[in-house]
Amino acid sequence: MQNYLEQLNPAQQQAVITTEGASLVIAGAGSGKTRVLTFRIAHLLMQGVPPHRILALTFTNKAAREMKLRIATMVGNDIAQKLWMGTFHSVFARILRSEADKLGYPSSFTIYDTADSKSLIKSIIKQMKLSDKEYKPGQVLGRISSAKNDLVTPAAYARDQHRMMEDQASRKGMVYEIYTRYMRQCYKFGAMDFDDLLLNTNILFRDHPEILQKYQNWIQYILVDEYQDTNYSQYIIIKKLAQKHGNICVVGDDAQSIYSFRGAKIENILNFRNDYPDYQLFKLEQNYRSTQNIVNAANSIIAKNQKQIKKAVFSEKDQGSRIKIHNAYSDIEEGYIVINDIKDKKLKHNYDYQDFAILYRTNAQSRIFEEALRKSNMPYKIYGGLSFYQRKEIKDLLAYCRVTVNPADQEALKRIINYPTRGIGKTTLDKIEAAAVASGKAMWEILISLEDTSRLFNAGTQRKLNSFVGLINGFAASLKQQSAYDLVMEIATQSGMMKDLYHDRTPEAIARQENIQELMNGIQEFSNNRMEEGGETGLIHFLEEVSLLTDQDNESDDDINKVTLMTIHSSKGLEFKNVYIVGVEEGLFPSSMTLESEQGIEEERRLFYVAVTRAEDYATISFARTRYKYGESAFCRPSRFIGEIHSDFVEFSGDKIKIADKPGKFTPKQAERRSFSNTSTTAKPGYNFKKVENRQGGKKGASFSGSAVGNLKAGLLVEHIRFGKGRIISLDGEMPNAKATVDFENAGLKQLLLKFAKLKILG
DNA sequence: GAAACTGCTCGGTGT
DNA sequence: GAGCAGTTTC
Repeated sequence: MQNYLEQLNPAQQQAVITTEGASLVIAGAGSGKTRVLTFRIAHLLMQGVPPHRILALTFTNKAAREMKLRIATMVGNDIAQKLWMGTFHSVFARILRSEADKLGYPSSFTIYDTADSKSLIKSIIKQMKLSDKEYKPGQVLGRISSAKNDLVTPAAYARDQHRMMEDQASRKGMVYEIYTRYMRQCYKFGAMDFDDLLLNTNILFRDHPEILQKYQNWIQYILVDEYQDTNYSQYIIIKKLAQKHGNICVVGDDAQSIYSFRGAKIENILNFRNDYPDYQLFKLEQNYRSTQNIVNAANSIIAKNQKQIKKAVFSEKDQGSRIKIHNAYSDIEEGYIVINDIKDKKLKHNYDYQDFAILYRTNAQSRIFEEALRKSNMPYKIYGGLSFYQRKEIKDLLAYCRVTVNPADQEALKRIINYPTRGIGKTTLDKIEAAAVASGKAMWEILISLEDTSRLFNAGTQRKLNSFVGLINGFAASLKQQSAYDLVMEIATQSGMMKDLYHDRTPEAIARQENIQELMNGIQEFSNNRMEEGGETGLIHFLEEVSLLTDQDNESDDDINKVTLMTIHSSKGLEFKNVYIVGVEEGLFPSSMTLESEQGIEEERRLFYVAVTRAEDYATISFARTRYKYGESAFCRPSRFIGEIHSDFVEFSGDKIKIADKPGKFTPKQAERRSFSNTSTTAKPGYNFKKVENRQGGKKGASFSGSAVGNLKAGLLVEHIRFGKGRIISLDGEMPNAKATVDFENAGLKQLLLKFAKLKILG
């Protein structure tokens, strides 16, 4: 390991060996960021820094695990295991467990996932007799989450004029009250949500300076990955922890900041210099991943953004070929175009399935590709969507585990108190909940004190409740004695879940049984791993790990050599030889929700940049001209981002746009109406413009295609149209809101457009 | 108490 | 189209 520095370029070397003080490493896409981080940690270790005095924070468990593995190969497993390395959430969850008493929490506190949080908020909204039409749990949770990420407590929220006004403007003036109750309830239930893990760490450090000092002294070196994606809460934690020793190294790329929706502040990286005036800056600009063409194309995209740290990313790999743009008639056709292209490339260049990734803006887009892949018998894996741990049977069994560890966990309790059915119906539950609300206790406390409080229930119900309490208490008694595996097995059988699942043999039931089996295997694996690391193997620890896991952490062996389908967000940090960026249409990508602010569009553009830079050899972009949305087909226009790539680096696919001689037409009124009704039609699968025409009472047999003409006919608008190179035509008057840009070289088409849409030539 | 049905709404990314 | 909530039916 003597010559490890020789494996680095000069910029990387400097970033590795400059260990003291504050360092900002701006790492362009594919510039060997992980390499620098791992080497830097290894370098520290080889200089004699004890591993337990290094804290390295990442955004995904996978990143942490892989880094640890690579460090282990350099310095040995024993040392690598002792590093403090993990996600923000997992590292601080661990600290919170050991300091829980300072905050009045049990150290066995439950971590609520989004579904738990929403469900709790929903019941609070109900309690407050607010309309769940106006107060949508997801939206309320979003407001609360944003407050927490900005370290705004409920009391501060009520004083925060800006937030209060925003709430009132959206007619949600009671959010602060819901927030207050939500916090109180979580506390009562011994539960923290994801944001609480960071917020409570901040509260801990703020209210207990001696504890902050303890960790400050302890942690000599801090490294933070993906710094551009830290939120305010994380930023403050890092800042405080680094105060004592001042050895902080943050690594990131402002061009890849794509998580503002969960509170990330790109300013954290842009303003690093203000916090640490003596900082040293390292720029990693050589891209080792992609062809020159891809890097140049990506640079031309990101150049459009105002907010950024200047850098010149370059590649010394092959020139490579241009980014190909496919123009699909429909979303379904887009699926086939992509899958056929995969087949071609695989044959022609001898790629494996795992060399291909299909990246999309929204999870909902996966279905079409999934179907096309299945029909072609190609192996694939999908990330995101409904994860393993969100399946009903898994959530049920885990809910039993949660109640066993922490009976105050009310969301879990409500889930299983009558599953499998044991005659504790809605009426009974409502009574218990009312009693709990009235007395300010958790439902579990009502349950265990039933006998000596009141005669709320008849003897039969009382007996059922007692037997449920007995069941849980029985599990809890085994908590200390049994391994996680044995205990969960006992829970699954004693609770009656196994019986319920195994009594029928329908394919769905069998799938559920297999899922339970997989969970059991997971517990076994967890125990084995923890044993090797010398860590804790109890049920509490398994639950903690599970609640912070993501899809990507759950990769199994049979997932190798498959085509990957995922959102662009989850592709960050990954690379593939062939990348397909699909659904690149206005309103979808960039998402229509971001169009109002320049900030929003810049972030979408960074997302597009992330997508393109995932590709090593070939990047391919596609868009569809019609797409199903809410069960109806809607017209779409190619995204502005396609036009933003410098034309030297792209190539449009061969299919020429054709039109028929005799187009039908809409009256201006119809066109207007259609453009305002979001251009949806009721046409069924296999529709084309002709069908749409027919439904609209247009001339029979009038058919045409080509996005600009089609869009014009449909009332969907085209602001300007480029003929060949440079000449641009803009619409005059009646279609002022149009935005698409389409390239045409067809003279006949030009004539038609001029006539049909009263176009005006601009340049 | 479970299955079948109806109507309603739905904006997206994820630790 | 899909998922959810509330309702009806067996």
